[in-house]
Formats: sequence, structure tokens, C-alpha cells
Amino acid sequence: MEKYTIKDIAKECGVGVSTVSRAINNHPDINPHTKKLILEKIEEKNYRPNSSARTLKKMENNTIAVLIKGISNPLFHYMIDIIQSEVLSKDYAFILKKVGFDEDETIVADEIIREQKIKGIVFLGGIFTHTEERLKTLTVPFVLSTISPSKAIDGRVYSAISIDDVRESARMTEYLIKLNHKKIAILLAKKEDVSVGYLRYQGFEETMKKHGLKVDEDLIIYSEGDGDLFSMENGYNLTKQLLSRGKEFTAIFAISDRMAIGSIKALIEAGKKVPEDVSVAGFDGLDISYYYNPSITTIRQPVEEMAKETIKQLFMLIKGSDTNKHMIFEGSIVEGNSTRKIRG
Amino acid sequence: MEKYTIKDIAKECGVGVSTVSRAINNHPDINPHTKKLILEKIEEKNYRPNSSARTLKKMENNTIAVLIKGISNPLFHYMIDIIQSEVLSKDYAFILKKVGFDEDETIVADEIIREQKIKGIVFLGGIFTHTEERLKTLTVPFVLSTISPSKAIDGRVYSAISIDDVRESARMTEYLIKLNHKKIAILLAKKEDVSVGYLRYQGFEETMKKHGLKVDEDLIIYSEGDGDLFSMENGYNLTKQLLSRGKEFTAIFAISDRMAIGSIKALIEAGKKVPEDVSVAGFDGLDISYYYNPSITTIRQPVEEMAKETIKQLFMLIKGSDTNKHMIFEGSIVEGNSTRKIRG
DNA sequence: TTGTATGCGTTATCAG
DNA sequence: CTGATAACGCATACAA
Repeated sequence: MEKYTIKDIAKECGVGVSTVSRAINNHPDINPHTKKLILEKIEEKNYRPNSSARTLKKMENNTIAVLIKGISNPLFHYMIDIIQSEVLSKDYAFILKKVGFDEDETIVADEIIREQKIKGIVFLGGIFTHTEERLKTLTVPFVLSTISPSKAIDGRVYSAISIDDVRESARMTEYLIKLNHKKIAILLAKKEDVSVGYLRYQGFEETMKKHGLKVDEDLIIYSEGDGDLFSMENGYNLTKQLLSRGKEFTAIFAISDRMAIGSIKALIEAGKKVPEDVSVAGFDGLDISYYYNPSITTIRQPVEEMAKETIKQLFMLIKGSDTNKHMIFEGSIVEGNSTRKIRG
Repeated sequence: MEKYTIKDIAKECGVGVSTVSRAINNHPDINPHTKKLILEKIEEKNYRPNSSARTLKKMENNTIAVLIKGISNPLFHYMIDIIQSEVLSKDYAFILKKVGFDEDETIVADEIIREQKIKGIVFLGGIFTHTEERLKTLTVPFVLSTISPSKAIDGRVYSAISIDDVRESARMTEYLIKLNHKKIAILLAKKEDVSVGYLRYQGFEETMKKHGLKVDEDLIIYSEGDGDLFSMENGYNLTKQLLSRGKEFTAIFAISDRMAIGSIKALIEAGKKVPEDVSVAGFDGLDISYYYNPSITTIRQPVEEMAKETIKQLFMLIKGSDTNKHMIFEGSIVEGNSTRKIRG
């Protein structure tokens, strides 16, 4: 009972182990009758091949690992759902691994690759802090998903699925400006951030300038510390900081929906009404942005498509393609009740 | 480069493989000098032992698997965080596996056990639909976490960490009644539910009766269909159903915070104000219940403690304990602005 | 303190 | 179509 192996199956069926192996792995050259017999016995005894022995022998492991940075980001839940089912439908196993905000995911990836001989990796979330050197050490195909590429690194060494953060941020900024907002505060990630945070700021700044509007330094709020900077809590704290500066503003652009929620909370606590006194915009297009009160104006990321494309790209690489692609998806404004047109 | 094994290390160091193995596994009987030499070489070559070979040889895999049903439930994110770090701190590996709502997690567990020879399992979330028979097939220690035990099954065959859903639900009902609410609608899971959904209804019903209040059949809304019934979307739909019945009510008790959010959304859309026209209460104590507008009155589950206790129990079982425990944690009311006192 | 040899459960090769 | 047997990489009993 304790260990029940292929040998036991073979013995009980009166055949050799290789025959059993053939039955398990759907090899063509096996007598259908014997095969049926074996499979029935396997079913009866509830036998399952030892995966360690299997991967040891085959020196390959049909497994895709998803390394997720920020498991509390609801944006990823759909994606995981889709990715998992896509992976399983291709008869690959699926590993989900949470990476801490202070961990280097390439190191985690490297360990998994060496230890488990997996076939591919999806890096989900986090910001782009990888050096070209480190990316090159990854010996299996991988795709960066919802992680904006860095211009500093040769794009040919990695595949990425993302939106154009600069463009989408500009889109939102345009929208706010069209509503006559001129004094727009923005809640950002860390000052040193070179990824999502920086890109979204860039789109904001460009658009402001394009419209001849000045970006007031005092209305730019950077995050500090570690942990999940895109959280409600951080949005809440940043907004309190903003309010304490005493500067006038008519709109807040939070670079995530969750930050926007925290921001609205802080505003309400301070006795301000949204959108009557202040308009607040988010980014991501989470469900909660619709269900929040007021519903939040946001940029919707096409998560389903992005998840599917992530897997598609990954499998193309696994199947031998050697051209890394950077797929940029288009977001869209979802108008909520957290923003309003003010007098110009 | 492609495959770099313990043999290569041994060869390059001019020692035998067993010596290398001893160095890796911190065996006592090894010359410190040789050990240092070997470890340096390992570092230099970035060698990592093949985990398949390892577990195959040892026929054991120091791994804990968490099978999570409902990855979008934020309640679980903290727990996973804590569980993962607790597990890793004990030098066990950690596997996270998402189980679909329509999947039988005991079957998934069984597969992992047989294939991967893991040491223990945490079932996180979902409802208790396991038969005693199936639970007994599980050959490794496991703990049901945040899953309310079923009275129908001999408690000695499994360990469980949970709150007392009946008691906590009663607690919330008491609270609403104290605010003079008499016509309370309740949003539930499926009618056939024998787990969380049923237990929370039971606490509600008992408390209503205790106070001589009648439970109006028309104010009980059951969910239908599959998928995540505790979601915002479902709360939204159930509330629309409730409203369409045209019955009078002054409060809604949603059995999850997310349902409560959906519920409030539906009420607002219908032109009702929360809490002025209708009070809404949730259950779970998610962060969002604080950040929502209005903040939501809810029952806080002590997730940190529960997560820690889950792992503690699991490891006690792994270490040889054979007494299954059912730890019941106490929740607490968190008063928000979604409920108010009405005239008695 | 060290090296050699064996076997963990499986798949692949090759001879029947 | 089938069965014996050799690997896969590692840990360990045993010999040195």
C-alpha cells in the first residue's frame, strides 16, 4: 500500500514493466487488449506514476511556472485563471509561485529551472528591474507579462506582453484635461522606479506639456518603502500626504485602481466629495472599479487577451521559435462617476 | 553546459560524488577544507541538485501544498503570504495550486500526493463537500482551513481551522437587531449548501427567532449556478432579485464582504441610500470593507492567527501527532458606516 | 575522512 | 507486439 509502483502493476497484470509504460504513455505499438487490461488495473488500484522518476528519466518536465509578484493584485487573478487552463489544456503541468516584492524573480526562476527542469516561465507583475545579463542566464523560454519593457535593455533578449503605459497614461491625462482639469495631482510608485511608475508618469507629463499645462512638483506624490505600492493602503497614505501639502488641485490620477480607492477614502475622510470637489482616476480596470462607490474612471487593461497571448508566445518559444516579441495591447477608458467635468 | 551534475562537481574537485553529496547536505563527517572547496565550486558553477533525482532517491519530498479554492478571495492572500513564509522557514518547499469551483479538491490532492510524495496539504477555502470516505483516502496529513466542519462527518478524521460560522453569523444578526432592524434580508450561497452558506443562515435564523422575529421567506435570497458565489457580481445580482420582489426590508446581511459590495452597488443604482434607506452588513473583514464607501460593517476573521495555526497543526500531524484538532477562532464585529440605527 | 557501488521508479533501447 | 535491461542524478551503506 505504501509504495505502489509500475512493477506492481506489471506483476499483477502478468506483463513486463515496459508494456505498462507503453500503456501509460499511449505508445502505438501495444496490443489494445493488453492496454485496456493494464489501464483498468491502474484505475482499480488508483496508481499514479511517480513524477520524480519520470522527469528524472526524461530529463524534462512538461511544466510551466508562473512567478507572480503581487498576488493581491486582482488583475492577476483572471490572468492566472486563463493561463492555468491554457497550460493544462496543452497537457503541461502548472506551478504557481509567489515572489516577494523584495525578491529577485530571476533568481527564483533560475532555481526552479535548475531544480525542476521546467519548460517555460511567465513573469507576472512586478516591475522591470532585470539586467540584460541576468535575463540571459535564464535557460528556458520566458515571457514577461504585464511588465513594461525597459528601453535600457536590448528588446531581443526577452518577450513581453503589456500595454503601452506611456500611451495609456497619456490617454487618461487627455481625458482629465478634456474635463477641464488643469491642476492634476498624480500618485506614483517610487521615485527611482524605472518601470510602470515612471512610464505612467511620463505619459502624464508629456500630455500636460502638450496642452501647455505646468506639472506642479507639489502635486507629484512618490511612494516610499517596500511592499505593495499599488495598494489601497498606499493610495490612502499618499493622498493624506498630498492633502497635507495644502496645494490646490481638482483631480487626482492614481496609477492603480486600488490606489484610487485608498485615495477616495482619504478624500472622504477629509470631508471632500468625489467627484464634486475632486475627481479621481485609476488605472487597470478592475471589477471593483465598477462596484466602488462612486464607480471609478479607469483605464481597462485587456487582461483576457493578454493572458492568452502570454501563453501563446511562451509556447511558440518552447516549440522552437527564437524571435522574441513584444506585444503591446491597447487599453481603453472606462468612464466612472469618480470624475466630472469642471468649469474651464 | 546543458546538464551539469554532481559528477561534474566531483570530477572538477577531484573528489567522489558522495563527498560532494555530503557537502551539499551538511553531513558531519567531512573535512571542512574539502567542504569549503566543494561549496565554492558549486557556487562558482551555479550548480543546483536535480530535485527529481533527490526526491526519487529519498522517496520523500519536503513539500507542503496549498490547494486554494477561490483565488480571488482577498481573505486568502494574507493567509497564503503567512503560510508560505511559515512553510519556507521550516525548510519545506511550497506549492500553490488553484482548484476550480467545480473540481473535487480531494482528487486533486490525491494526485499530488501520489505523484509528488508531498508531506502535507492545506485545503484553503471552498465548502465542505467531502465525504468521510474520500478524506480517508488522503494518505498525508492535511488541514482544512477556513472551511467549516460538517456535522455529518466524524470529526476525528480531519483537522480544521475555522471560525464558528453559526456563532459569528448570530453575532452580526444580533448587531443588526440591536440597531432595531426587524426586516432583514439575507444573501446566501446555494440552497443546497451544507457548509458556510447554510451555517451562516442558521446563525441568522436562530437569532431572529430568539428575538421573536419572523424570517420572511421572500427576504432569503439563494444563489444559483456555479462559480464564485461570494463575489461582488453575485451580490449585485442577488440584490437586484431581492429588489424585484418588492418586499420591504431595512437591512441586508450579505454573507461575504464582496457580496455586500455588489449589494450596495445594486441599491445605489436603484436609487437607495446606504445606510439611510438600507443598512448593509458583510462578512470576512477584508481591507476593502474599510476602504469602501461607505465603509462596511462586517465580521472580521482573524486571518493571521488562523494561517499560523493552520501550519502549526499541519506540522504537528507531520511530526507524528495522530489527534485531529478542530480549532475554532473568534471573529469580531467591525462597525462601518454601511449600517445605522433606525427607529425601533 | 573518503570513494565505490547500488538502487530509487520510470522510460527508451534493443533483442526477441 | 513484448520483455529484459540500462540509464537518468542523487543519497547512502559499506568498504577502504
